[in-house]
Amino acid sequence: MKLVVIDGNSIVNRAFFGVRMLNAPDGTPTNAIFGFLNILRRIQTEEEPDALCVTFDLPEPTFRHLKYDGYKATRHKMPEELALQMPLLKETLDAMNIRRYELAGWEADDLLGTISRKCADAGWECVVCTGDKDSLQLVNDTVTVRLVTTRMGQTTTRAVTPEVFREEYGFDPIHMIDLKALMGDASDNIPGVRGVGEKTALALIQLYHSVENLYDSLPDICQAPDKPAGPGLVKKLTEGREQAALSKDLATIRCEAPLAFSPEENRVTPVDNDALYRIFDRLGFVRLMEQYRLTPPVREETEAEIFEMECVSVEVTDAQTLEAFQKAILAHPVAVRFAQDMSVCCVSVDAEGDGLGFILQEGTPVWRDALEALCDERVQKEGHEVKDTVRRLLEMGIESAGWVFDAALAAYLIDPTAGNFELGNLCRRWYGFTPQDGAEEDGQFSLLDDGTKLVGRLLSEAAGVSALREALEPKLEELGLTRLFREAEMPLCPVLARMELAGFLVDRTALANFGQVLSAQIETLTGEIYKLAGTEFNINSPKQLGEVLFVKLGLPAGKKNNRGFSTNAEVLEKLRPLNPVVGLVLEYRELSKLKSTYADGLTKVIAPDGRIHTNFQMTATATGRLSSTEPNLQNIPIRRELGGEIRKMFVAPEGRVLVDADYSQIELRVLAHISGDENMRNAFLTGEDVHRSTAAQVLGIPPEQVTPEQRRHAKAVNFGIVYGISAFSLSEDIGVSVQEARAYINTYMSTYRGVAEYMEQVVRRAKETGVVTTLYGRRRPLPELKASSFTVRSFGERVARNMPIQGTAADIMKIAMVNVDRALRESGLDASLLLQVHDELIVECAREDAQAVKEILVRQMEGAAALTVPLTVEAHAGRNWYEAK
DNA sequence: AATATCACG
DNA sequence: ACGTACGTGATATTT
Repeated sequence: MKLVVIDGNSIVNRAFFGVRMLNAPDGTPTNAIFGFLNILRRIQTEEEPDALCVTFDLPEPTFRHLKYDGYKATRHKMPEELALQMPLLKETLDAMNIRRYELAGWEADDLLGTISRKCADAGWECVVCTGDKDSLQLVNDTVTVRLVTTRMGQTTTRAVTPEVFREEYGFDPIHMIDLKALMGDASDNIPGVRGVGEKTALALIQLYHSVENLYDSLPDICQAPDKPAGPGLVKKLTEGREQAALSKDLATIRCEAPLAFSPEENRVTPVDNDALYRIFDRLGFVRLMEQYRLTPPVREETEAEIFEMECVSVEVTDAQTLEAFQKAILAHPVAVRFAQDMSVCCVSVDAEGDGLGFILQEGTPVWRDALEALCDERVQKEGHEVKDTVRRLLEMGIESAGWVFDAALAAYLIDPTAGNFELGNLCRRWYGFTPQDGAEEDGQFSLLDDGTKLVGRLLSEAAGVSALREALEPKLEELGLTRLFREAEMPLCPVLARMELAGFLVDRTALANFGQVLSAQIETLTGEIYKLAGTEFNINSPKQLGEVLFVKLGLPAGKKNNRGFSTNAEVLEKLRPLNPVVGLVLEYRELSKLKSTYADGLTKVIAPDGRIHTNFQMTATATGRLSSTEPNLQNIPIRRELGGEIRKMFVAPEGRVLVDADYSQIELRVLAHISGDENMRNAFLTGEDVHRSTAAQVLGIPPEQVTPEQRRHAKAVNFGIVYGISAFSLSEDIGVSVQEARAYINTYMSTYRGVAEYMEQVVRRAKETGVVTTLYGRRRPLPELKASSFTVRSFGERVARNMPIQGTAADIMKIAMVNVDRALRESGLDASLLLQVHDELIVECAREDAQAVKEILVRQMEGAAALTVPLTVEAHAGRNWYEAK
């Protein structure tokens, strides 16, 4: 029989420092609990114990901190974010039916010792799981210690048996206490013998095993043939004799704590499904729920609702049912769910109390009519990921309007950092039930055919969507997000759906040719690099490249990363003058990036219509920006000459042109507005070049005297301000000393007092409220500001300075897009939006309409927000994206 | 699955 | 003394 006892404090500490910052939906830190559970699972699979328990230290009584009570006095106080997690962890263990042991006046170590002793007495094997080497003294024939280490997020465990210990230390485990008696331990305030360190102590214990034996042999040490140290040692040992005895006593784990314990009562039993589910739900541990195969606690009310829903659902198959359907959906809001392939649609009508469901099936005579009726603007529709539904309807040739609620968007506005907005998760989080997915559950589903299963799920999901509206709309209102939701996010859905459907035409042949040219050049470069390096290797592998550059060629390694040498462009650029191969590698990198990501990558996603249809993600960023995937059209090259070639392959069809409109300096203008800084506002009001004006103001010289370098520095500072500047990074960026950078920032902040004050205020307010917000009320929770780690907290402060700026710009762009789309449609011009790249919109239109489209873009974009500085937009037309920009 | 790198605003 | 800019996504390599 085997019992595993876990050193709770030790493991939770490792987990806390080893796992990155994680938060429950309510902001409670959870990383230590998460890490602890992962280690626990690992131990369980590795050891397969018959019994399991955990020990904890009780919070230390205050006298422990008194100066003259040496023991543990120097131990650090537990960080607040960890302390917050302790009661939750204990609750979790209770729900898992794992016993906890804590005893006033006894260290966890002593409890571990006592438990291991009692196991031995009962004839059980015992495994002590800890990250603390102190416990190694407990190792014997029936007790092993499993040492847990977390390095770079990776947890490794190592079982230490007497053999392993002897192999490593050269003496028996019990003499660990003798070792500590000599060398001491600062973290436990064990003094040890003055002047004896780890090396000496190890050598002595290997020779003499115990402190007692060592002192008995002291007279002989000088004569010993291979004495471990010089003559001074005997003196040190003699003087430290009392300290050694005291230290040995302090280092000894007590195995006789008065603890009621028997291994039997800790036998592993199944977890308490409902209790554990509720805790995991609160902590946001969705994947752990699956791993522990937890099921939602049964809620009778919900079951009843779903049952009722299925009972009163009507299949819309003929004229009569269609009429009933039309009447119902015009009278009440409806929640809409489509099957993946759009062949079935379930509609849940929210008719005050009486749930009513309709099922529309492809193939029935009224299918199209029913859909058309549903998509009418007057029917108030609720959905989940509405943009995708609208796009798929458009693909079927059906225009839909009247979408008033999107559960994913609502949840995103409430907490954009939540990360997961899947319907099932939202239902669980906000409503406490999971829509039936019918696909699992002990064989019961086999009674139903696939179609019934699907319809059941869709109906259940629709009920979930409408429940989510009830839960989320009041929350949006409470947080001041209703306008943003109704006037930006919801109306944006059909706009983005049309943009995705439209797609961007690419010149397939030109792209293929470009790929060929790149291939040839890459091949040539590869050969030259091999020749200069004197060896063939994979240039794409940073590991191999580092080996070649820094070992074989002996170039000075600049920075290091986790694995070894950094070979990024910044490092290589500095090495360029030292060896011609470096320049070739840089060129190789540039070309292979262009080829793999753009030439080849884009070719793969050209649709049969010759166009690229990106996906806009509406719930991906923490600031409110959109993102673009499969492919990402928001990072098409432009900054370097060769990269620009790619943009030339994004074209308009024959007879049509692209119009590109971009906001000039929108983020700095937003900053000028939000901070109200007079100096900065004036720069924009007089229409000067901002970076030049910044340089002039900060340096106190006339704008016309600003040199290009001074302007470049000012530009970097302006960017830095928006990002939450630090002197170090600025100095890196513009290549001056940290002192010079700091001086520049100081002058900047005294020139732009309003900006400085705003930056202080925004961080202060964020610390009070725990969130930052944009001009339009979009929010981002910032639990990082409460972190004890300097790095994490500093990150939070930079985010607090940046998010309102980047987020307000994103809000303005979203409003602009809705207005541009409406204006274009109302104009009757043959023009449509194709792409948004954060501060830039691209429209495709008939060549003769270019001027009119430009005017619409400029007018709507500039008019999207009324700031105290002008918003200016530049628009150009061209046959391809490169020309239009 | 994680890391390094690099493309964009 | 700390460790360094904000927001993204794709690719290739390595674990």
